[in-house]
Amino acid sequence: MAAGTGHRRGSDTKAEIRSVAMELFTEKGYEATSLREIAERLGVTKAALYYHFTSKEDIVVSLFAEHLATFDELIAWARTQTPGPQLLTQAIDRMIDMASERGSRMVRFALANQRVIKDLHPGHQSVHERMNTLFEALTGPGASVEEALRIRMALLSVNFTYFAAQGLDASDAEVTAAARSIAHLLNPVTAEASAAAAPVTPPVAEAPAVG
Amino acid sequence: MAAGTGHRRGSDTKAEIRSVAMELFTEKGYEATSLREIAERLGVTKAALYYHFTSKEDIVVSLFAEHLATFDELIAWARTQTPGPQLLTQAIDRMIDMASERGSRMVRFALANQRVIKDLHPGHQSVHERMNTLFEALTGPGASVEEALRIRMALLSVNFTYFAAQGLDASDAEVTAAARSIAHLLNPVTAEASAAAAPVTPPVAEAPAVG
Amino acid sequence: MAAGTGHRRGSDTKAEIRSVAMELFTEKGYEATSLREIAERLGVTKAALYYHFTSKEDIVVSLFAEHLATFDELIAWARTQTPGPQLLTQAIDRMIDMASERGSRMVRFALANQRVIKDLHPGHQSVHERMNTLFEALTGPGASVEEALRIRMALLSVNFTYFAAQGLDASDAEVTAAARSIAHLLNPVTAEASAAAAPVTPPVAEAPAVG
Amino acid sequence: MAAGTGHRRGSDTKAEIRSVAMELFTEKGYEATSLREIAERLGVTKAALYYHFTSKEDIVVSLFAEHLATFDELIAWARTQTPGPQLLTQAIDRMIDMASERGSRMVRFALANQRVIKDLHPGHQSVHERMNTLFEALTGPGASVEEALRIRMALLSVNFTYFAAQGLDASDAEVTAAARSIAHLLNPVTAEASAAAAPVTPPVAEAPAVG
DNA sequence: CATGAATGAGCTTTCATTCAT
DNA sequence: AATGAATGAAAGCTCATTCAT
Repeated sequence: MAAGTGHRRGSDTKAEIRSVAMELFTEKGYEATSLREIAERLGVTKAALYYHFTSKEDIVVSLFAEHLATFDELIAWARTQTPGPQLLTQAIDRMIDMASERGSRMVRFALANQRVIKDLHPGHQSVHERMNTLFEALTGPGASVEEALRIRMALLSVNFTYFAAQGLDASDAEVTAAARSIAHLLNPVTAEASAAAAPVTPPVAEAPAVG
Repeated sequence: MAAGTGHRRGSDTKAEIRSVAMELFTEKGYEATSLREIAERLGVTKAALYYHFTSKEDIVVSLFAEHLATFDELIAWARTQTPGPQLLTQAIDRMIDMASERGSRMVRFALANQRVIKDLHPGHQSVHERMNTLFEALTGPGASVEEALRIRMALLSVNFTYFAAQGLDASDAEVTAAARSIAHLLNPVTAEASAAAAPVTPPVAEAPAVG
Repeated sequence: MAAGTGHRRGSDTKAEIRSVAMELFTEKGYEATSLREIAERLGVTKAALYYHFTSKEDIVVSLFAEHLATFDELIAWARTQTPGPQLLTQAIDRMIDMASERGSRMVRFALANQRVIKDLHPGHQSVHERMNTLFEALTGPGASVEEALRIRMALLSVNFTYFAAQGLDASDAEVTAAARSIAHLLNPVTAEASAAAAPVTPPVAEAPAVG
Repeated sequence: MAAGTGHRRGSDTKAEIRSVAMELFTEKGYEATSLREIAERLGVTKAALYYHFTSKEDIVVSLFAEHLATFDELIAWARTQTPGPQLLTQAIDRMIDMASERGSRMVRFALANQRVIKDLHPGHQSVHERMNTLFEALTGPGASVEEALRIRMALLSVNFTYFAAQGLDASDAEVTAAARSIAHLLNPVTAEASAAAAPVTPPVAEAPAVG
């Protein structure tokens, strides 16, 4: 029969929730993070979270949505292009750009929460289905298993490189740069050309002809 | 009342628990798998699990232990070797061999449970610490960030390639083979040599002499 | 900015709340109906409900009040009458009339929410106390348990008949008519007289003389 | 990391849970009774309830099941009989017998929890469907609405009479007896015969001829 | 070698209610 | 006349863990 005090904080609680959730989900994982923890860190009650989000899952969906939008654009763009060697190279670069623009936050988040993300179906399509759509748009029909895997690895290289960089003293920029050069090493198209020349530095410059 | 074990399950309940846990931890993750589930699948009570393991964590430790042993051997071996280009190449091959021998089970398990594994400290050293030990043994002191990352990516390529292969119709052998060729592509040492030659097919055969 | 109410809903939000609450309380019961639901159906916030009512209970009190008023009139009237056979017969008819005038809405509502209603004490007297007051006014002091129960059943027959009619394809008018005839069958006074005559069809018409 | 004491109470906790739940569900209703309350009354934790029942609903199902079994027998029996005037009379008596055997507990319970009971579908059929099955077995195809309702009311008379008896100082036996006589008054078959005779006293004895 | 019975802590979620604006 | 933002309490439920038998 008694109840709370209502309204208090002036600014943007919803944004703060997202921010704290992002941090905790990345640090400890979605499943291991409780709503109590998020609320406590914010000096708010659990019920307040439910004013802004309909469920715990809703928070994670909301966090992932912005990333997904950019990703969906990439897919849409890829579909409009005519398949060919250049497309793949461009797609890889776009993928890395996506990550470097938003900084490493989202990559780390996605890495730490694959499982939940795998279960989400925002916009009637799972992330895996989208991924496969992209792969298919880039991979010709007659690709070998190895070729297909190299393309996949190239596209996912940012994620993996960030994972591998754990414990290494390197800036986000350095990691992203390494991811880019790795991606192009894996790219079956550029690999042959650039291989003989500059294996370590990113093949940003013109590809020198091979003897 | 007659002679015999007096219990219905033949012998190796402990092994069965490990087997079921392996399956479920890989499928749904450690945190999302409850002891109830494991027990139910085995037709045993939860309490029975506590006869064989002291805690839930104990199960995961036990599962990871065998993998860790092989890995520790790899580290020990690497430390005895004199650093140099060949060491790295051999280490990569050993790493892939480890995975292909045990089959993909352990790789998938480790992939699905990085977080718990990260928190384990079996033998007074975390997996990450061991990983870094290995990296340091293989990477010379003056290595650039990019070089370091390529080495790490090369060593972890089996894991990542299995991840990337999700949704692709490929056998374990095919994935492992692709991982091997990817690893060697990333290897700063072999990359220069093999690049001009056989970028796609695995360099299993003898290394062609370099001009 | 122009003249007018300045708000979108014409006027009688309070009435709309009552109407929606009536519907939901009847359909799902008081306890199982949340204020959120009521508010949502109305396109209003929960807080708005508190502008018009002081509590959830206040809503149910308000809904039941109109029914109670009519009922209190019946009690008051009964008390002014001299006890006797005719009084009971008239009281039963008034009881049924009450229901048929307001339609079945209130009967169904009361049926679905006995428990809350039992806990209400509007006007310093619970519904049960009022009921007993009425029963006492109608039942002579020397009545047997069975006689008392038949009178009670007769007075409550509308409610019970509506309950029993669930799943039967019958109009409100038909149910009310059946309730009336059942009530009079149970009435110890009229029973003897009408019994020999028209047991099934309602004794709406004049009672044909017996023998 | 700390945990409970395990095993303590020697006897039949499950039965005690059922007993306490029966009491509370009847007194305050299913929805208004919390598992915490049940547990507290028993000096047990909520989790203990979940050892014995899979859910709150499971408790109510379990409580209602015994009643339902008897009821299903009645339906099964009714279906084997050839329809006719006697069948109805016998069915009514069986219905009342059911209640008087088990005492009033179940009747009061059912009365207080219609809503939950309505939502249960034990054995792939709701209580309402069963009720209708019985009604159809007893009511001829050409029955009028009023006739149908009188039969229904007759069969449900125990329930309703117990409800009506609230606040009246009467023993279970007296209430049951009254319910029986009321049921037979409503029975279209016996009504005609007994009407002329003994409307108030139960028609168990022979009907004395009227002057 | 294993079960039966239980615990305590915690989880996600919902509810009625409040109050400054 | 009504909303936006929040609260405190409680609900149903699950989990890892314990221990006498």
